[in-house]
Amino acid sequence: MNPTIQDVAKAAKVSIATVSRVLNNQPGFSEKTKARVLQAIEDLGYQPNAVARGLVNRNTGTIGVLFPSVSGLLSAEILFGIEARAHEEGYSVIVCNTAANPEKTLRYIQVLSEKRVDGLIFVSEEVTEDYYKAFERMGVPVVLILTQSYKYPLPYVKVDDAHAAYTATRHLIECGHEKVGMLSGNPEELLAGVGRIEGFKRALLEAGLSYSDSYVETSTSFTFEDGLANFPKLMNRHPDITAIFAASDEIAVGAVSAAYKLGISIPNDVSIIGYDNLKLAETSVPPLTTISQPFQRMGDKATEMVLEMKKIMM
Amino acid sequence: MNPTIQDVAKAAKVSIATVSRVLNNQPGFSEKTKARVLQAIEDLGYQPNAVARGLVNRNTGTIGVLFPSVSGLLSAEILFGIEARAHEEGYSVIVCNTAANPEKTLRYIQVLSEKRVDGLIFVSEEVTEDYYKAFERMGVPVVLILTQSYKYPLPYVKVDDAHAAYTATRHLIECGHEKVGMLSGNPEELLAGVGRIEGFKRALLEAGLSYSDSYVETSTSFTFEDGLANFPKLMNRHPDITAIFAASDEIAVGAVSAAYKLGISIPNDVSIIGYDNLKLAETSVPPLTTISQPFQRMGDKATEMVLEMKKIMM
DNA sequence: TTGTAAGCGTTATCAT
DNA sequence: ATGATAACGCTTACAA
Repeated sequence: MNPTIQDVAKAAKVSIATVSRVLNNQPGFSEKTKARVLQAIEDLGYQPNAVARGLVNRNTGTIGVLFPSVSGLLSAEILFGIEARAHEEGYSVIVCNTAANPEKTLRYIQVLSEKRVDGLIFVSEEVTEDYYKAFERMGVPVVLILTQSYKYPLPYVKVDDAHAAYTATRHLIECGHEKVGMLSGNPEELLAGVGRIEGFKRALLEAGLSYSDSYVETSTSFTFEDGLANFPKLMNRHPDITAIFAASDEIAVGAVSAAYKLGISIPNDVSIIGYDNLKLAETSVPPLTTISQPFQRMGDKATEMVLEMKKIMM
Repeated sequence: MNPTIQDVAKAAKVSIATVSRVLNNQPGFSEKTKARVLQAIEDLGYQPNAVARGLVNRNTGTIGVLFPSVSGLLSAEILFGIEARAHEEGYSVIVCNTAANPEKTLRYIQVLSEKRVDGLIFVSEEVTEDYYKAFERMGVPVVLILTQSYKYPLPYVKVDDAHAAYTATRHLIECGHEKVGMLSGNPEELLAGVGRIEGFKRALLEAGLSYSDSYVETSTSFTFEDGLANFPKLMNRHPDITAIFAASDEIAVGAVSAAYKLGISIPNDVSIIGYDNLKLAETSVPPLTTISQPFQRMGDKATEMVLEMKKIMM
C-alpha cells in the first residue's frame, strides 16, 4: 500500500498537520522538523494523494477537452497546444472523443462533471441547448475552439481573420496573380465577415493592385450554396480573374463545383484558395489550398483563458 | 455549490446510506424509497462526486498515457484507439507529452502517480531504470506501445511481424520487382528478428519467386550502421536486385545513405521499403515507403491489457 | 512551533 | 429495509 501522510507523521514523530505544512510550504515549522519530515518522506517514498487533496481543495488540477475526433492532424495540433500549456500551469488534461455524437457528448460532459474537472475546452462542434445546460450546471469555465455560439455567451478562440485573409490573398499575389476576386461570406457578420474582406483589400492595395468592390461577391452566409451561386456571378462580371480567395472552405468547394460545370479548370484557369476548416479542404477534389491556422497556439490560448477564468471565479 | 449526497438524503427524507445504495444498485431499499430518491436526485440535479468516490474506492477510473510527442499522426492514431476503448470501459484518459525529455517524463509519471491513475500506457520511448523504478512504486499496470524492454518485465503491444514483413515484401513484388533482397536485423532476436525474415520468405515463395538465404543480409542489430554496412554487401553479392525490404527504418535509412555513396539512385535504381517507426521515415530524404502499422488497434489493445491486468491485481 | 479535530463527499460495516 | 458511523487521505482553523 502507498504510505500516507499518517505514516510520514509517525516516522518523523510529528503530527500530520506539521507534515502537511512542510508539504505545502505553509509557515509554522522549524528547519529541524522540516528536515526530519523530508527525510521521512524520502525514506518511505511518500507521494501525496491528489485525490484526497482534490476532495478538500475542491479542485482537481485537471481540465477536460472534448473533440469531435481525436484523430487527424487538426485535433492533434490543438491537443498539443492545450497539453503543453496545461502542464506548464500544473494541470493535466483528459481527452474525450465525442465522434460528433450528441449522446456521447452529453455522456462525456457528465463524466467530466463528475470527475470535477476545473475547466472545459470544447472543440469544433456546435453548442446545442443540451450542451449549454450541462455546462451551466458544471459551473466551471468553458472555452470554445474553432466554433462559437451566438445563442450562448461562451468565450472562444479563433484566428485574426483580417490577418489570415491578408495572408491568403498575398499568397495568391505572390503566385503571380494580378486579377484576384473574392467570394465573401456575410459582410454584416462581425465575427468572420468584415475582417476577411478587410484583409483581402489590404493585401491588394499593398501590392499596388487596384481594388474595387465589384471584385468581391458577397452573400448572406458561408455555405457551399453560396459558393456555387456566386462563382458564376463573379466570373461573369470579371472574366479576367485568375485567382479567387474564398471566405470559407465551403464556399471554395461550392465555387469549384460551379467552375466544373462551366468548364473552367481549377487550378489551371483559376486558382482558388479557401479558409477555415481543413477537413472539407482535404477531401475536396481537386484539393484546396487552405490557410493553415495556428492550431497549436489556439490550444494554448484556450487553455490560458480557461485557467484565467478559473482564477477570477475563486 | 453542487448538491451532495447529503442534500439528496434530506430531500428524500432518507439517510445518505440509502441514497448511496440506490445510486450503486446495492440491495436494501424498497421501490418506494427508490422512487423518492431518484426524484430528489432529479430535482436537485445531483451529480455524484467522482473524487470522493475515488478516495474511498481507491480507483479513479482514469488511465495515463505518456507520449514522446502528441503531435503527428502516429500519436493521434494511437491516442484515438486508447481513448475509444478506455471510454468504452468507463475510463478516462489523461494525455502527457514528454517531448522525449527524461526529466519531464519523470515529472509526468510523478503527477500521474499522485493523481492515482489506475494504469499507464507508455509509448515509443525506451524504459530507463528511473522510469521503471517509478512504475514499480506506482503499483499499477503499465503497458508499452511501439517499444519494449529487455531489462524489465513489461508487457508491450506490437504488430505481427511476420505478417507485416509479408505485406511489405508483397508490396514490392506487386510493384513489379522480381529480384528483391532483405536487410535483416538480428535473426536471433525472437521478438523482431525471426518473424520478419519469415514473412519476407513467404511472400517471395507465394509469388512464385525463388528464395535463397543469400538474398538476406543479416546483422546483429537494427541500426543505421547495419544498413550502412550491409547494403553494399548485399548489392555486391546480387547486383541485379531492384528492391529491398529493410527490417527497420533505421536500417533503411542507412541503406539509403550507402546507396548515395555508391552512386545508386533511390528509388530509381533500387526501391527500399522500411518498417517500424515512421518518424525516421518521414524525415528521411528521399522519403521512405513504410509499412503502415495499425496504430489505432495498438492503442485499443494496450488499453485492454492495462484494464485486464488491473482486474487481476484486485 | 506544534498538535487536535472538524470537515471534504463518498462507501461500507454495523446495528436496528 | 433503513440509519448511524467509521473510514478514505488530506487541509485548515483553533488551541496549546
